[in-house]
Amino acid sequence: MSWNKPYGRDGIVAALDALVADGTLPGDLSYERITVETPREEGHGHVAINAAMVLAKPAGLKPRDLAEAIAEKLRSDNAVTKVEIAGPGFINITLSDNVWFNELTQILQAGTDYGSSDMGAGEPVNVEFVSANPTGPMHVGHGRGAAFGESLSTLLTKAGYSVTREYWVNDAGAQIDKLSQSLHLRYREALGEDIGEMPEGLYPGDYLVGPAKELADKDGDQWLAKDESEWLGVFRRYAIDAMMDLIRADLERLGIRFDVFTFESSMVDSGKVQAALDSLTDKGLLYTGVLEPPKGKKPDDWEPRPQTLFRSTDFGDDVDRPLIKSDGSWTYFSTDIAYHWDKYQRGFKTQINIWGADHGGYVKRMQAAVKAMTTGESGGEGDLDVKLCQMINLMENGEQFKMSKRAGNFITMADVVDKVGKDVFRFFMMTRKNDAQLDFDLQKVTEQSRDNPVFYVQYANARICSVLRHAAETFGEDALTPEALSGADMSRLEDEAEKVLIMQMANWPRIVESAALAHEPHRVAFYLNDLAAGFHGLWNLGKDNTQLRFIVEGDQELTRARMALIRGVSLVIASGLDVFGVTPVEEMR
RNA sequence: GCGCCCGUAGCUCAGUCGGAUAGAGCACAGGAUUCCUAAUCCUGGGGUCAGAGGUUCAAAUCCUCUCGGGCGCACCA
Repeated sequence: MSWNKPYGRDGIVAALDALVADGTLPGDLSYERITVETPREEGHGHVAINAAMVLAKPAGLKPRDLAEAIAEKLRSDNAVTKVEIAGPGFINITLSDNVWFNELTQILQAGTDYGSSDMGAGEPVNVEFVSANPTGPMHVGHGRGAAFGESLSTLLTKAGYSVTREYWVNDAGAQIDKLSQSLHLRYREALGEDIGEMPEGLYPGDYLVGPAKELADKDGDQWLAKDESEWLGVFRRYAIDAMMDLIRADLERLGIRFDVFTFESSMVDSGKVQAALDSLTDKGLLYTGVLEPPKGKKPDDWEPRPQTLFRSTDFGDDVDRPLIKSDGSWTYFSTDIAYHWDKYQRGFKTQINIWGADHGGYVKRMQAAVKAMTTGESGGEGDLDVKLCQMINLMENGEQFKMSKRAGNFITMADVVDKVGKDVFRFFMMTRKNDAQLDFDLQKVTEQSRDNPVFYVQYANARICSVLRHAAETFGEDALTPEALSGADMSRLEDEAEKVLIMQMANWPRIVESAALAHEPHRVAFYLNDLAAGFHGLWNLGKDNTQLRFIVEGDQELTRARMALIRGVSLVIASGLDVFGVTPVEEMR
């Protein structure tokens, strides 16, 4: 059993239950605010518990007295070597070395599954991300959302949730008409016409040239003389297919595949938008009203206008939101309500959306809509978390990279990924919190130095592989597999630095759970950086003290134990990198 | 004017569910290489956690206000 069970929350709860049983504590206490954590300070043992401070008041006891009572229960465990009461009532537990040795054995037995958790209990979670409009190739900002969404999805899977990766395709708006018109111009061009400059408002990128040629080859000039009303539908379908192919290829570059693509048009065509609005009507949440003009920034063409409004203010929004445009068609918000309602009906009570930060103003109304649609439903109230990804500053050698479509130096995500590599891109996107801006320097991210976390972590793994290759000359490769090494005598790992490294590894399952709960995959990147630092530090200890080198001449048992140690580090690194879809390298080039 | 995000060392950033003396990297000063990759490591200085109140055993973290920065603000997606 992993140390995280008996010496995590479960263990302390058992001790508290025992105190309830013998009458020391009342039975109606809430354990909710109790935390069990790894103390920062070395002198505070391996596990710190705040239970005595949290429970003292409701139990009518002094914190330190209660702490002593709890400590007494914990002392009966023979794997616990020391229990101390410290500060205002912390209980600090020190565990025996065997706990850590045993943990290393378990890491080797579990392999890259170490850290996986059943916390999510198979609960379905829908992660909707990228959802870039199908009007061109992905740009760098989309890439951040893609990397974030995919890593979060993998992380949640590791934590035991049943994740569906979903892409919402906006194929129904005015922008798609612009795209279709652009494609028609390219089509005329492909048939020999000089179209000159692409008119303002249309899409000038050359990515429509190829699809236009294909269309010209396939259909000939039959759409040339026809009226727009006749060809628009055909070109729209064709353009969307071509752009989605483009986007799928971009996603493939990042190693990302979606489980579901949902098309906005399908929401409309299937009547689900109307059904969603009907449902809101039934709940009495729609009315006709006139909105106040926005203060401070009044649009030039603003006029008081009666509109169909949704009472989103009843659910935490700032103003009620219009659902029907002046021309009678649905607003984007309407189709989005239908879409989120549809996701809920497909069984996703928990939904996560990854958006660009420029859509931040949209969060409240969407959450309000989910709340309105799902309260009182048999499946329980839906929960929508929206993670906003901040902008990326693309840089080159410390200078801001100026992009303009006109100057022709517009850089797509594909350009960047082709330049720096998928793994670097995927990992680097996780080295900042999603809501912090990210400087992405095309030079620095491929630099081989301490301040490049991608390199630093990979280098640690490469060093481990190097040592294992050397050891294989003595032991043979078969003796160095995780399975074989799990039988090593770990108690030979007597140095404090070695034990600290095991403890770092032993924290991995908790990182997975806490990062998954918080929907913050970046924590994995910082953890890996710390773990790599722990390893590099131990490596260099061997420079000062020959006895601390991993391969010790004349002591095969010790060497074996150390191979187990670094193999464990390598496995945890691999498990962590897996969250980012990054492959560990065995050699630096 | 309103809403959301942010403000932590000179710079770039972490900081777990509110926990004990707030941590890394860069930069700066010094040191380690007959040895498995020095592409690394070790030591040191450096802080009013933007500011002011509040909540409590305990606040960088939660609440209120002020200041400063970014994003958004009827029918666009």
